[in-house]
Amino acid sequence: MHESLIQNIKAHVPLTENEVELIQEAFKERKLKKKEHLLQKGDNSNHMRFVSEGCLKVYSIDEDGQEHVLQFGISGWWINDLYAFLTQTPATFFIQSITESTVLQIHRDRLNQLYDEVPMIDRFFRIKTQNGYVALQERTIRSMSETAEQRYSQFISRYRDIEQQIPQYLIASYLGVTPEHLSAIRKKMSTNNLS
Amino acid sequence: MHESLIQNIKAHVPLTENEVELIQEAFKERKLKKKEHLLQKGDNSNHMRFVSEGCLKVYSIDEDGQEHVLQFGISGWWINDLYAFLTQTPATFFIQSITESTVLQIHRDRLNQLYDEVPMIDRFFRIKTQNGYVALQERTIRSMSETAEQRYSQFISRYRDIEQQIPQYLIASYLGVTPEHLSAIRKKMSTNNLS
DNA sequence: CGCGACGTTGATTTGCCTCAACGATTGTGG
DNA sequence: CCACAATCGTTGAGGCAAATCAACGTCGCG
Repeated sequence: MHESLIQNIKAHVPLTENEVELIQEAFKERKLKKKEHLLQKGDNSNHMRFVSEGCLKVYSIDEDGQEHVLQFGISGWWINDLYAFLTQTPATFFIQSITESTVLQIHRDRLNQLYDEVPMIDRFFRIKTQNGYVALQERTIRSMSETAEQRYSQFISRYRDIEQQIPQYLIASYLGVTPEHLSAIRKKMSTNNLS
Repeated sequence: MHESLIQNIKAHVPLTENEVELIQEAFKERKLKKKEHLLQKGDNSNHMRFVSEGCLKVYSIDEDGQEHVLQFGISGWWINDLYAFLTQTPATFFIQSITESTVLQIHRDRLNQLYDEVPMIDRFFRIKTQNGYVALQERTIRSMSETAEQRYSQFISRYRDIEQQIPQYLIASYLGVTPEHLSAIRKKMSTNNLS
């Protein structure tokens, strides 16, 4: 039970049998149908969430009604509106499943207890957040220094597994371009490659 | 001694007298002249760094030789090439002082000891990194959904203290526009405001 | 079968860049 | 203490990458 979650944690910090037990009890499973919302803007985000199966997106809607994908989450990833979770303020992001999905989640109060019961959990989330932070820094630098075509190439080579599961217009949104423009990029790349 | 550092940590986690002692001994002071490099691309980054006084920038140089400012650091901020530090790989970023500065730094080995001696330090860096991650997420969303003018307005209202200390072309770089374009934005904003 | 979701194409517009030139200010060596 | 060179900000002309808008093709599904 919750095997992938335990593996995910053990990949970074050691756990005793007893701690594994505690962790497994603390996380609850939630199943989502396709296109079901896990969090809406304005909601309180009271859980840390681990994607066990399927694929979800974290996105926001700007003043003009435009959707912007901040992050995808596939199995083995953690997803949340972290700011809303940490500060207990209403969410600014939406979280929605793209395919049928299973999420394991732990309530904030339970997590705060767990930080004291299992100190390695502090360390685990420090490491996870550091890794996430670093990945986001890289994305930031790329968005400043590379063209959309370069970023798309990089995306498909790094996230081949994600690319299969999700529609192209969501990748466009994640990359910060319009679906039309991504289509043009793909056309250009394919004609270049068969030369 | 290292008063601002201790204050910075105590703002997030409790510390005993003894722990304060340990932390103060673990951090070493380093003074920098204006435009002095603290880290160069290719160096190993072996320290976590806290800005005690002054102002620095973290930046990268792309293939075309263009500089991109990833982050500023003023007193009370932590700065690093976190990826290089965590993975012990050569740095991809440069860290350079903009003004005369004082930095407090702790070596990785000493920090790893400290994580075990003072478990609250794990928690402290978890919280700090979570906050940094959240701030970077917000910047990401803004870069996708707002115009350069909106981002500049937001920057000066949030970082008024930084804006004073650093040249305009570095703010332009941070915002992802050319100095010329930022100049045009400022002109437009000033004519609009005196209407 | 028909409809909605998704991808593509092309015409036009726009936000920002590039390049080149020109003040203004600062600081530095003779 | 002045002269000159850097450094920094501004201005304007021309160009390009990507957005917008509108139309159309295709596929899967109720």
